[in-house]
Amino acid sequence: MDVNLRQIRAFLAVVGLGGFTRAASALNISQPALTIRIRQLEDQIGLKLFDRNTRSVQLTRVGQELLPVFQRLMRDFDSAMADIREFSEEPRGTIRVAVLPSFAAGPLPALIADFRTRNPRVSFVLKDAVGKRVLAMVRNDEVDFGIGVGGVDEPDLDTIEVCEDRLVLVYPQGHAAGDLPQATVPVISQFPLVLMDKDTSVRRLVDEAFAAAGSIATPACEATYMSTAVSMVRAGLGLAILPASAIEIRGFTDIATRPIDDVGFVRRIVIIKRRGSSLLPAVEEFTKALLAAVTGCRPASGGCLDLQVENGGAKALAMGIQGQ
Amino acid sequence: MDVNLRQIRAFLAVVGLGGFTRAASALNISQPALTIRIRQLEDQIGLKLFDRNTRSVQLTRVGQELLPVFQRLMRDFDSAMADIREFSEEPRGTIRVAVLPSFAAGPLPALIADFRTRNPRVSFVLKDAVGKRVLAMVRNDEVDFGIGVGGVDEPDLDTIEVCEDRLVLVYPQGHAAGDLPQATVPVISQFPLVLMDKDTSVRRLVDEAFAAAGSIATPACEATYMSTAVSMVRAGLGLAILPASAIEIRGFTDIATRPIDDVGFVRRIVIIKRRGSSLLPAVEEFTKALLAAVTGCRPASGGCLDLQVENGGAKALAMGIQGQ
DNA sequence: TTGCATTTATAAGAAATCCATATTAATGCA
DNA sequence: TGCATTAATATGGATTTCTTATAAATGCAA
Repeated sequence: MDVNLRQIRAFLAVVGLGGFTRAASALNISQPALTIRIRQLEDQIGLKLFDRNTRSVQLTRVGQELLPVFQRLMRDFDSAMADIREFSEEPRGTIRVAVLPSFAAGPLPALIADFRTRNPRVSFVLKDAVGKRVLAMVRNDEVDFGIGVGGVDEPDLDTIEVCEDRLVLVYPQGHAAGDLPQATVPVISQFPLVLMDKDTSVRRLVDEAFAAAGSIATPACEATYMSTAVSMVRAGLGLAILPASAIEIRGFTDIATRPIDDVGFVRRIVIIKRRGSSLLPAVEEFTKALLAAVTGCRPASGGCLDLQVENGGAKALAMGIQGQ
Repeated sequence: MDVNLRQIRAFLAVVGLGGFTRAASALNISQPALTIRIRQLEDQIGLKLFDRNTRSVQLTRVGQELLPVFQRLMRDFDSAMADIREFSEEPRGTIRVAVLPSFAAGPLPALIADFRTRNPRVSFVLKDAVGKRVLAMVRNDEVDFGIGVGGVDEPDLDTIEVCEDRLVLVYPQGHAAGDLPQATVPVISQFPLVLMDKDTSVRRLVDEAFAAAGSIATPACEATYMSTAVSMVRAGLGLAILPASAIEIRGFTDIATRPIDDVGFVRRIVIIKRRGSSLLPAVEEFTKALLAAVTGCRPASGGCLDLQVENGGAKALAMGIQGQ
């Protein structure tokens, strides 16, 4: 038994309009085509649905009994299709993102809040993770995409540049580091340093930048969390090197930051996606919105995340900070 | 958006079997055909459902979200189709019948009981009605068919002979009528008669038979219900002329019956259906069963309803009587 | 009763769709 | 690097579906 939706639609049209000719024109087919469709349906189910002659078309008892069945079937089908259509037209679903803690605590909340006012049926699951964990979660399909540090070159992952995030020197207000004419690796190395844990992308970057400058980063203290590192700086244990975007260094009057005058003290923030993996439309929308929001502070325009220029992206960033 | 059931089935097959080739062979189509079907579906809904290359086929996030929707849709559809199939295979529904009171009180209950043991999902609505009311109810589609008296010749109604029902003379046990060599109209006319109401088919028949014999039926008493007529006979008010099948004349030891030896004192019981009107399969089944049950006492074999011969029909009749 | 108008059914050729075979391209694995 | 497997593509053919034209039936009106 191979009943078509078109056959069912034809049946309902004939019932609704009370005749083959009218129903056929409503369905935009010729009357003979409709006659055949109805006959096919009747043949398939082995039951006569209409008693018809040239003057009248009437449901049989069987037709009467089956009418509500077919009606419900078509209603269900059409509403399911409407749901599916909304899927592509109005983003919805759950977006799962793996994010570096600094980004998760920084600009992301404001971006999400903004996105959700425009797409209320989208929900988010944020997993903050350091360095390689972001990659792993993307690869294992635990998340739809990741926001991590650039420089990955895995064959199964695609990256999209988002922005740059400078590493800055964090020092106590009034510290000698603030008065130096230049903050370079050799100069910095002379102070005790509070560095991040070896597992973090920040530390990897610091190590690489020191190595590039012919030096080795030697920590006086190590911290896993940036807030801990900041506390150490405030306690006078040393100078920290942290992302300029890090929310943890804001809001304190007793510490200051300054850029580091060596190449390499910058990390590229990228969106990381599995190659050849289709995402929810909502995810596409969101990454688009994310990129648009940071337009003003993307590498091409020389900006980076800690810039507070006047544009949507920077505003979103500011909101994120306030929101925290 | 014109999504097919075949497309949905194809989608579910690919999901279930994890590959196009396997799914195609399960669907009894070629792999390229399946590829096209899936692409059609994706094009129709504007969403990619699988991430596929030559080595792996995996649901996209969208596919994962839509899978249960499609599953439910197919399940609903298939179960509806199974219901419809049962409609033709196992009779079900409500059969509405208009029946002469004598038939309704006589053989019908047993027939229905027997039919319902074999077709438990069929229910009955019995409307007992006299003479022309049966015709009217059939014509107005108040009932699926009627059981009435033959001789109707309406262009919009079909009749099927069921059996004959003799009219018999009902007289008190020991009454002189029992000793008559012949019970003919002239003889009967000499006794006071208890006749049925003018509206009944029995009375019409009696009037016609008397007229055919050159006489006029003159009632000493008239009754609307047969049980009343019987009571009148038992009270000695006269002789009644009633259908041999009438349940009201059975079970009494103080009355007796005998056939009337004139032509015309027989009514043909027929099934009456609207011409060109399709019935529930259950109705077709039931009328078939009805005709089969009365085979032994149909006009062709010279029998009639009051015969108690040894066959299914007669047994059903007997059951009907006991059942009352 | 006879034509008329309306409506469904049928016929046949045309259009569209769908499908199967053969082939290509891609990709993991040995 | 070659092999085996699998999905995508191309193409011609088969099937289905449709439209147009026509026939048949039926209620209605003259």
